[in-house]
Amino acid sequence: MVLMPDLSASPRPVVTRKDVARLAGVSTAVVSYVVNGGPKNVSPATEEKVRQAIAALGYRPNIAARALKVGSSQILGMVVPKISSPFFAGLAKAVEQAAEERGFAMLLGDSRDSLAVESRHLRNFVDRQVDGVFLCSVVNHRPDVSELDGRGIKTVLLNFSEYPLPFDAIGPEFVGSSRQAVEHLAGHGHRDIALVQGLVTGNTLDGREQGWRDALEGLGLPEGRVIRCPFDRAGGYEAGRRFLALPQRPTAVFITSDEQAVGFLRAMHEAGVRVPEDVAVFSFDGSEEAEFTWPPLSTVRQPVQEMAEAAVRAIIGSGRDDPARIQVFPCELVLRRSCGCGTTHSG
Amino acid sequence: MVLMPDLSASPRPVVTRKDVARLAGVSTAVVSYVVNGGPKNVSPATEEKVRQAIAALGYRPNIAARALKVGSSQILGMVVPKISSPFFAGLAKAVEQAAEERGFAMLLGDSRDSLAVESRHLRNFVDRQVDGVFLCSVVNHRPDVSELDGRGIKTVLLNFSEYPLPFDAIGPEFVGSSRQAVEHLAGHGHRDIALVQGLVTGNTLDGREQGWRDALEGLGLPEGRVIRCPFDRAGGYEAGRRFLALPQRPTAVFITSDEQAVGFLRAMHEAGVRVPEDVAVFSFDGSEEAEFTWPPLSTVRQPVQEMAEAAVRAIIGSGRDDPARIQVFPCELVLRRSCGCGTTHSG
DNA sequence: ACCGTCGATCTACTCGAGTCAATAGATCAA
DNA sequence: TTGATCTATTGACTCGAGTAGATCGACGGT
Repeated sequence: MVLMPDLSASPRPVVTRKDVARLAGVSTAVVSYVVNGGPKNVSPATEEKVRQAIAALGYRPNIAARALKVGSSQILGMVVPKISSPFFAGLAKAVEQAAEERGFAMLLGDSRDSLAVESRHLRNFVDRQVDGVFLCSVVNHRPDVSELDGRGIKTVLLNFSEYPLPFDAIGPEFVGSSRQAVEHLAGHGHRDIALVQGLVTGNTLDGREQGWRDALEGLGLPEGRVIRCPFDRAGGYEAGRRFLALPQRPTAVFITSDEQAVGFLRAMHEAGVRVPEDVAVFSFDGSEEAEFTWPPLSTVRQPVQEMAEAAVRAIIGSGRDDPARIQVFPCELVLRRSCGCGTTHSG
Repeated sequence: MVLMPDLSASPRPVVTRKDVARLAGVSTAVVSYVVNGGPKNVSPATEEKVRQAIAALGYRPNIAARALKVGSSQILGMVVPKISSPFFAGLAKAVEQAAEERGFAMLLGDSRDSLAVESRHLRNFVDRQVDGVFLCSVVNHRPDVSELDGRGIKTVLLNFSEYPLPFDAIGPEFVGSSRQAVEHLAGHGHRDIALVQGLVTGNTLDGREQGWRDALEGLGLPEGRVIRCPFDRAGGYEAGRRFLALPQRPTAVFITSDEQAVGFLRAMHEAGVRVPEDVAVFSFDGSEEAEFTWPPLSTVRQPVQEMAEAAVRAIIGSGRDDPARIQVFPCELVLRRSCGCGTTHSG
C-alpha cells in the first residue's frame, strides 16, 4: 500500500479564543466582548488582562467562524469586464485600497465581457458570504443580480444601467464632461468632429455619445460622423482605419476611452497622419496610460479615487435598507498635446 | 419611538443542508456524503433523491461553514506590487481565470511596492483561511512570509527571490531570453547596446541584466551602458531623457519591461529621435500594451497563461508536503517594428 | 441586617457542514 | 435458525466565535 501525503493536516488557527480566555483567566465571552467592543461592557482591568493575553499569544479571530455566525466575512467582491484594461485596473486598485483601509479584503472577478462569467462570479461571491459587491457590468446589459437581491447583499453598480435596479449606482458625469471635451475641440477651430464610440448594448444613448451630440448641436455645428467599435485597443485601431477611409476626413475625434484612443493613434501613425496637426484627438477616462502615448492624450479624467471611496462607503457605512442612490461625479479635462494644446512646435 | 432599519436580518443561506435532508427524507450526513462524494458510500437510489432535493431547493453549501470545519475556504489570494501595471494585470487575469475554472475565487491585494502593505495583505489572507497564496513580492526583498510558513499555507512565488524560501517559484527564463533579445538587436547590426534596467534591490544580478551582459560578452561587443530607473512608465521616460544625454549615444536599447519602454518611446518622440532608425528598442514582458505603441514594440513575451496555470496547479493539485520546486518558463521573441524588423518604409 | 439594583462575568446554545461511532438491515455460510 | 459479515444510514459531536440569559458580587438605601 502506497503512503499518500497527509492532506488531513488542515491549517487551523494556532491559537483560538479559548486559549486567550485560559491565559487571561476569564471566560471566552469576555474575550469576544473585548475583541468586538461589545455587546456587553468589560471592566478596564479585565480588558487589559485580555489584551495582554491576545498580544502574548498573537491571537487573531477566525473570520470564517465569524462569517458563519454573523454572516459577515469582511470580504467584498468586485467584478470587472476586463482587468487588463487600464481604466478598470486603476478603478480596482482604488477600490481595493479603500476597502483594505477599512479591514476588508477584495475578491476580484474578471468577467471577460461575458454575462455568463459575470453571473458565475456573483454566485461564487454569494457562496462565500461577501458583505458587498462592486459590479462593473458588461455595459448596459441587464446584470443577473438574482443571486444578490434575495440575499440582501449590498451592491454598488459602477456603471449606470438603463434598467432600474435596487442598488446604489456610482459613475462619472458622462454627458456634461463629454460635451465639454467636444466644445474644447471646437475651441481649437474644429467644425467636423467625429465620434469613436465603444459598443454598447441597450436602447438608451451612451452618455458620452449624448454629450457629443449636445455639444455639436449647442454650437450649431453640422452633424458629426460616428464610428462604432469595441472598447479596447484593437477596436480603436480598427476605428482609426475606418476613420482614415472617410470621405472628407473630419479634423477632430472624440473617443470614448483612452484604450481605444491608443489603438486609434497607432492607426494614425501607421498612415503618417499627424496628431494633432491633421487630426485632433480627445478621449475619455484619464488613465495612466494616456500620459505616455505619443502625442500625450488630452482626456476626460474620471475621479477614480473619489468614486472608489464613495463606493466603499456606500457598502460599509450604510444600513441595509437605505434607499438606493445615484451618485454622479464631475470629471476634469486634462489638456495635453493630442487636442492641439501647447503645439507651438511639433516633433 | 423611531423605527430603525432592521440590521439584524443578516444574510444567511436561505436553504441549508437540513432542508435538503428533510425534503429528501434522509439525514444530514447523507447530504454531505452526496455533495462531497464521500467519505462514505450512498446507495444510487438515495443519491438520486438527494440530488433532486438539492435541485428543487437550489441548495448551495455554505462555504464559510465548510471553511470553519475543514479549513478550506475555496479562496486563493494574490498579491501584486501594482495592478495597474499591464503585466501584472495580465498575470492576475490569467491566474484568476485558472482559479475560477477550478471553483476557486481570488482575493487580490495591491501592495503598492510596499513591503508593509504586502505583509498586511498576507495577514488578511491568512485570517480569511485562504487555501493558497500567489505572491509577486516587491522585487527581491525578503518577503515577510512569517504568516504563511507556520500555517502551512501553500504559496507560489511569481518572481524569483535570491533568498531561499520553502515555496514553489514560477517565472520566466529571464537570462536566456534576454540574451536572445540582445543578440537579435546585434543581428540588426548594432554594436553599442544599452540597458534600461528596472530598480531591483538585493545583491544578485537581475536575470535580464545578466542576459544582456552574457549576450554582449558572447558576441565580443564592448561593454554597454546601464541606466537604472523605476519599473514604470515615468521611470522609462526619465531613462529616455538620460539616454538622450549620453555621449556617443548607443544605437540600441534593451529595456526590462514594456511599461518602461512606453515611457522611453515618449521621450524619443519628444526629442524627435526616430525608433528604430536612430535607436532600436527591445523590451520585456509581452503585455497587450506593447502591440499598440508607435512603433509597435518588439518584446520578449512571457507565457503568462502557462505560468498562471502552473501556479494554480502548484497550489491546488499537490500535497502539503511536496518539495518546493522551481519552474522556469521559456519565453518567445515577438518581433515588431521597434527593433528594426520589417522597416522597409517608415511613417 | 435586608432587599433591590446594577455592572461584570460566565454558561450554554447557535450558526452550517464534515465525519466518526453506533445502529439497522440485508446477505450468506454452516 | 443462528451468527458473522457487510453495507447503508443515522445521531451526535466538532470546528471558532457571537451573544442571550443566568449568576455572582458589590453597593446603597432603609
